[in-house]
Amino acid sequence: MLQPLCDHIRRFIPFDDVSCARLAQFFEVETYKRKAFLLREGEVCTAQYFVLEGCCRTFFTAANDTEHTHLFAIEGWWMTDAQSFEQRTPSQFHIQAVEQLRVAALRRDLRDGLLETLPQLERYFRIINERALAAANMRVKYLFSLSGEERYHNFATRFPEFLQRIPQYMLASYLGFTPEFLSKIRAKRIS
Amino acid sequence: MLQPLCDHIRRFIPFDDVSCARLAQFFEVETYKRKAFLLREGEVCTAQYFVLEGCCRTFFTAANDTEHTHLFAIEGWWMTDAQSFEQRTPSQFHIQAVEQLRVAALRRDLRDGLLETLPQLERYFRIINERALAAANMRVKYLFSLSGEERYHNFATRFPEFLQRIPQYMLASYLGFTPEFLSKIRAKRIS
DNA sequence: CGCGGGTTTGATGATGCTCAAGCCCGGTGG
DNA sequence: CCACCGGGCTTGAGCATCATCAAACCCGCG
Repeated sequence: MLQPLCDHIRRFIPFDDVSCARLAQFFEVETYKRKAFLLREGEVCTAQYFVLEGCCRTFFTAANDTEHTHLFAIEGWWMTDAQSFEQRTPSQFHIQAVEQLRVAALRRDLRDGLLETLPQLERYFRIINERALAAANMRVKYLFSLSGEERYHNFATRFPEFLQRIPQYMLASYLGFTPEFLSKIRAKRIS
Repeated sequence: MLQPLCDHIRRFIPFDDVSCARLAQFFEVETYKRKAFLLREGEVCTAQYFVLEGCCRTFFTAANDTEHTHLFAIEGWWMTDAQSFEQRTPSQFHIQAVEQLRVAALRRDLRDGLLETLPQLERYFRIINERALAAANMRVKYLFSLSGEERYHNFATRFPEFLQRIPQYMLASYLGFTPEFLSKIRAKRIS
């Protein structure tokens, strides 16, 4: 059940089968339906999730009730609100299933125990965080240096598989413009 | 010399004086003049820096030779290009001293040795990365949900001390608009 | 004193938003 | 099995925000 997670860990640190078996005690597999919420803005984020199957996103709602998607996660990605999870403060974001979703959930109150049991995971999570940080940096870089239209084409070529899986209004809210504008970009290309 | 760094570490993990002394072997204190570069775009980032005194920034240049400041670091903050540092790939960013700068530099080729010598630092760096990630998340959130003018006032109230230390063209390039526009925002307030 | 980097000011214009209407299509209930 | 409903996508007109360009200004420094 947690094989994909152990495989993922092995991409970054040595991790034997015994450790892998111990790992299982700390995780619960959960499933969510399309559009279900794993977390709502204002709640404390009590778990971090490793996506086994499906797709989810974090987003928040600003003025005018406009949604802003913060990031997406598919199979093999971690998803959480790091700040809320670590510091047990109210979250700034919603976490929502985009598709039918299966995740391995690590509860906050089990996390420290896990790191004591398997201290080599400190390094794993450090590396995961570094990569998430690098991704966030690239996101800011693209937001600054590319126009809306360029961001769309950049995304479309780097993640073609996402174009199928994500509704356009979510993609627009991720790229930082309105669904109407996305629609107009697409119209240009086709004609 | 490295006292501020040890103090910083103690804010997150237990860290005795012996460890603190050992730490010193792995760091070099370096100084840079205003506008000097710690790293240039395209080079591999061979160190991560803990700021002891002064201020520095990361930035990149996009089309039209316009600069985009990615983030600032002052006393007590870490600065590096995480992606380049970890994976030894060419950096996407410049790192530059904004003011006269003194840093404690940890070289990439000493880093793994440091973590073996003082493995409790794995946790420290994990936490540091988590906080950097949370900051990056908030940055994206503000970019999305606030207008240019709102971002300026938000920044000015949260970091008033920065307004003194940073030239306005750098602040504009951090907030995501032009120096001319920043000037116009300020003109509004004063009149 | 003059130079030059940084800031200000104004005119013009592009990018992308708002609002409103219509369309497409899958799902649900009669 | 069809009608209807509603969510999501499209299209267009008008408009706000902010960029671009150009000129003038300010002021610290050589």
